[in-house]
Amino acid sequence: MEKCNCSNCELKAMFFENISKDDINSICSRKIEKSFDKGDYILSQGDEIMDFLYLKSGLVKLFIHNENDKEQIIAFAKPFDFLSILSVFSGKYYSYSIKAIEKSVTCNIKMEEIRKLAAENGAFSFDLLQRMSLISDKIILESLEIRKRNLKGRVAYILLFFKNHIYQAAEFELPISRKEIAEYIGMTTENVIRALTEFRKDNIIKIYGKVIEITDIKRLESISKHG
Amino acid sequence: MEKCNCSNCELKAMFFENISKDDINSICSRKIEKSFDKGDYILSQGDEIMDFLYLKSGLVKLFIHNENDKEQIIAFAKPFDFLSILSVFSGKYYSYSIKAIEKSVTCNIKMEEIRKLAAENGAFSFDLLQRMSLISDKIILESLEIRKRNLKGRVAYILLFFKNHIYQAAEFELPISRKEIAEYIGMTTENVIRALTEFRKDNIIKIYGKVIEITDIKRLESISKHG
DNA sequence: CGCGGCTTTGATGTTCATCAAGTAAAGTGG
DNA sequence: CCACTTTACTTGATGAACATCAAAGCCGCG
Repeated sequence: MEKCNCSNCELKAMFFENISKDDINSICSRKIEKSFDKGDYILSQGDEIMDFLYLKSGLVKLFIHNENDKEQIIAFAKPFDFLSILSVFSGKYYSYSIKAIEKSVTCNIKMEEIRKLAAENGAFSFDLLQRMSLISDKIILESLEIRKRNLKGRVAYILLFFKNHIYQAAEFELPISRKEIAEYIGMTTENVIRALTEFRKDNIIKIYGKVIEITDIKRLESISKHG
Repeated sequence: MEKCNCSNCELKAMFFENISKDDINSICSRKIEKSFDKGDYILSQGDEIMDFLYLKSGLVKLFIHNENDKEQIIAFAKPFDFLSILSVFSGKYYSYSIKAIEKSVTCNIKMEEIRKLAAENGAFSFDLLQRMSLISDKIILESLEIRKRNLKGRVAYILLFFKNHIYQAAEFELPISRKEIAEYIGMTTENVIRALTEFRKDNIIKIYGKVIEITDIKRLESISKHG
């Protein structure tokens, strides 16, 4: 836990436009950075909402715990995504958990500061509203996208998701386990593996442990679209 | 299409707290009400976002169209729920459609007015943020709830949803078709019917056409929880 | 080294979608 | 208001998709 050097902090450049230099400096001087290792909990379902968090670097998963010890992954977040989403401004406790799936750094700002700034500054508040809505929008539409696909379509979809939105490369090291893919797309681990194996046998992807190379993008896209 | 008499409009009482009398009156004097019959489109996916809408009376469904002519229902909205959700403040076109499933009246406010008010009034803007987030929150968590259940659990869940959140009564006329239930819970119409039939045979519900009477709430709740 | 979790494959059974066909209900035009 | 068309509802039969159970190899970690 350490204060960040904000002189080149991206918050300044891209967080919001409608905020004064003074306010930015005030926030920057009081915000705190925290580092997390792969697998660390960043926050737990039920935790009191104290800070507003965004991800400075790394990759994390947002998920909820179920009765029977199973987890449902809501979304993945990448650098500069907000981690405080859903009803963080109206609720008292987090309704979901966050875990780092790669070494990550979060930027923590006292919720009270955001709240105060928002109350004083309509434009800032409206920016916040827009960004928060966009995030929920993405999560909802994405879950509908996944839901309308069958097993192979879902696995194809998530591979393309990592290719296009996280790594921008046809070859990448899958940051999550097969089990986590399953928890995200709502299928079992075994069947995720079976789908991957089939893609491999059909020469659509190559698998080297965690590393996936998509060799036939067109066909993978077709499977994602039409099952 | 008509101006509403706002003297007793609920907008005044419950819309937001942090808004001045002048502003409320200004909005009220310019807002427009529209009436829709059962089955009418209130707006269509792709429509330009011009107004901010909330539901004054009736019941509607929010849904998206898919390639193959199928619909996925995102949520139902009841009186005083916002109909303009997701990225209505940042996007230019609606990403979903809304249809009245009962005779409904919407209240339409120029988006520009909301935007202006929000920019000027941080507290109002923050209220808006809170309410918008709460809605998305509900949609996301509800979809996770549904997703973790099997067919019978899902049907039980939606029956209890109508009982608890829409009608507050164990007997009610289902406002939606079996097909729409299917589109909401992500199963086929036939299987929704089979689940209902089975509930009827097990003396958990009674069915009189569209009218459902839940006679064994405990058992229905148990099915909703444990499949 | 050994333990626990992740991965993989296979066998089996359940759940669910699809297809088909018929009845009921609701809307439509003469 | 009736014939007509369409849409909703229902049931059954069948097969595909997927979950579950089991077992074994692999890998990382203390």
